[in-house]
Amino acid sequence: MTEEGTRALSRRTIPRPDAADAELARLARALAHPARVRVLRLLARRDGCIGCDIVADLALAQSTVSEHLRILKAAGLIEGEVDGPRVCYRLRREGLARLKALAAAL
Amino acid sequence: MTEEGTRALSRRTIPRPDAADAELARLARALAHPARVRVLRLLARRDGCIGCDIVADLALAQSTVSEHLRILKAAGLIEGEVDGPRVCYRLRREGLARLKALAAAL
DNA sequence: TTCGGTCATCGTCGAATGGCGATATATCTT
DNA sequence: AAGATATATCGCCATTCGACGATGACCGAA
Repeated sequence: MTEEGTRALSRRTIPRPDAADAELARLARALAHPARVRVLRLLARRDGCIGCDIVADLALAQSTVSEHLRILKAAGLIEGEVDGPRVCYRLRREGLARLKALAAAL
Repeated sequence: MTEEGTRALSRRTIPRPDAADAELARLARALAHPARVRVLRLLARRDGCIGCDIVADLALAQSTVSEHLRILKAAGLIEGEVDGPRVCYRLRREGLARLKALAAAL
């Protein structure tokens, strides 16, 4: 990837402007679907939620929900802990905080 | 705003949850491209900016930039005032505030 | 009026998104 | 072992996105 890890001072406060733009755009893209926003809200209420319960909440096919969860996970907004045959999804507060910080800095 | 006290959140501050999800998703979608984030930042620095200057800043074709501006305008995040043969684009603080509020409420 | 500059729109293209059912994989239960 | 449950992945399809050049529309200046 990038060589940007060497400067500890520019850790996550102010990278290059282009990098911040790309990061905010990437996080915003993860939010850019009502189903995914709803998942985040759901996980915010009951912290920790099994996948099949999310499928039940959204009125979408299981495969579709799985794809939305994959996108949220790839964006670092949620995480999934395997628990037997199921997966317990939780919010990643850091990722969400990062998103809020970038949005608030606009 | 309302004077209903801190508990009366289910009345007017939150419309329907689905509506808020859709609204946040719609605004996030407008942010979901680095060029559009960059435009917002540009307009935040120098409030009021001619279209051709935005074209010069982004390294994109004029038609592409125009499309990005159209998306931002449709989302209510910017506005354009016609000034002779050019258009002066500005941030819409209300729209931006709405986005920040919805994101912060996550 | 004609010219130059600014911006929006149109048509087109390739790539990505969002949806689904079907299938594969993994785990628990019996 | 067999069945049930939960999740991820695959293939497919329709739609949208992002980019561009070309064209059209508009205004101010020459």
